Amino acid sequence: MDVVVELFWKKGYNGTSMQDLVDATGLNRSSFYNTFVDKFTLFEASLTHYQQKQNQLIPTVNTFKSPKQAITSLFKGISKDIMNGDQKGCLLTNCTTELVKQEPRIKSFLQDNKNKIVNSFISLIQAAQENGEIDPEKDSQTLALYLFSSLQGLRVTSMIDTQLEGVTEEILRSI
Amino acid sequence: MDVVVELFWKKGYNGTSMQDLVDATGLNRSSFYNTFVDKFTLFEASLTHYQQKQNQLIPTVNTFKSPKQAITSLFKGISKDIMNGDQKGCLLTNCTTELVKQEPRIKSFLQDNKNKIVNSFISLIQAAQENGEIDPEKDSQTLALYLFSSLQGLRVTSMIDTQLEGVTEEILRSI
DNA sequence: ATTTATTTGAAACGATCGTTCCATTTGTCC
DNA sequence: GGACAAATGGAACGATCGTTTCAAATAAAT
Repeated sequence: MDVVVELFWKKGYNGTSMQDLVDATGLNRSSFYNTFVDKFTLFEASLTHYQQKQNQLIPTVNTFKSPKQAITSLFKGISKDIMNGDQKGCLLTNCTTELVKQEPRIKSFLQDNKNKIVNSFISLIQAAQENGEIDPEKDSQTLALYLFSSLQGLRVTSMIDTQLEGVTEEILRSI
Repeated sequence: MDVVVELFWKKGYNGTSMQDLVDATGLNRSSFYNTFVDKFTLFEASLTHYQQKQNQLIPTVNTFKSPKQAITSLFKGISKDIMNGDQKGCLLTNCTTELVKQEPRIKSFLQDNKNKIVNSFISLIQAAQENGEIDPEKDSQTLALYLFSSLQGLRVTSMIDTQLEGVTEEILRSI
């Protein structure tokens, strides 16, 4: 399954052929369809698989003593990954731009994913506001969506520029 | 040419078939290849066409009396377009995620485009720093790349969420 | 008006797309 | 060991992919 995700990640949905998938997995075509139904179903499964792995990285309120530091660590980690040569972007970001306009099911999935992440951020921000790490005057909802949008921006920009530490710091200056 | 751009914009490179292009333009296949060489060449031409139109929207130092307001206006304009239902994202952003890893020529084009935009921002920021609109202590280069990255983020996020006025204001708070 | 270029229509190219079929092999239970 | 279900290999499906070909139609030049 990981190798399938890798493939969609690198080549996109339309750019990945059934032959690619068969070759990469080593499975036979018959077994493949027996297991994964069809290409689109497999792709949705890949998105879910990726989402679960990715969302483990997003800190919850209890992970760190400092909720603000939790957010900071997340962004610094991504920034470091980018600097170290991770230029694949984000599978979900990539397929946002590729399929959102064509596939309502994908759009729903991505909106749901966005809400999940934004809600995580909101919890962290509110916790940070309660213990004085973040200005309580700020609207946590807006700030959370801002962080989400900034994350998308980082992910896309990282594919053509790996020097984003300064940008990351600038983003974190908002909280 | 505009209808071709529209098509690539909506469906991506791999998602757009030659049949789509022939149908949309009304041209015959022969005339098509006579005019545009092949699909990839046409796509590169589309990117250039789009880039030229888009970069006209980016204000230069002389456009506004206030360089800071020039940047503000650009972002507010995009924010308003998004609110009014523009959910196609940016053709260049979309093809960044689709083709950058596969096509070196596209990667070069996009890096060049990034540099152009960042340089425009640098000029505006430096002008704004000289007349006291923006804190002269800030690194104009970093700030410019931050604005570029934020633009990408807005463009991607707009495809699944149209309520981005608050986010835009948050971005502009950095300058 | 006749010759020369250029542009068009439509069919067809080989390759590949995602998917299905079926004969064969493998594994499982009585 | 024999009956039955499951998984596998590989050919083949129709459809579509990007591209080419070529004769007919049109335009330009002499």
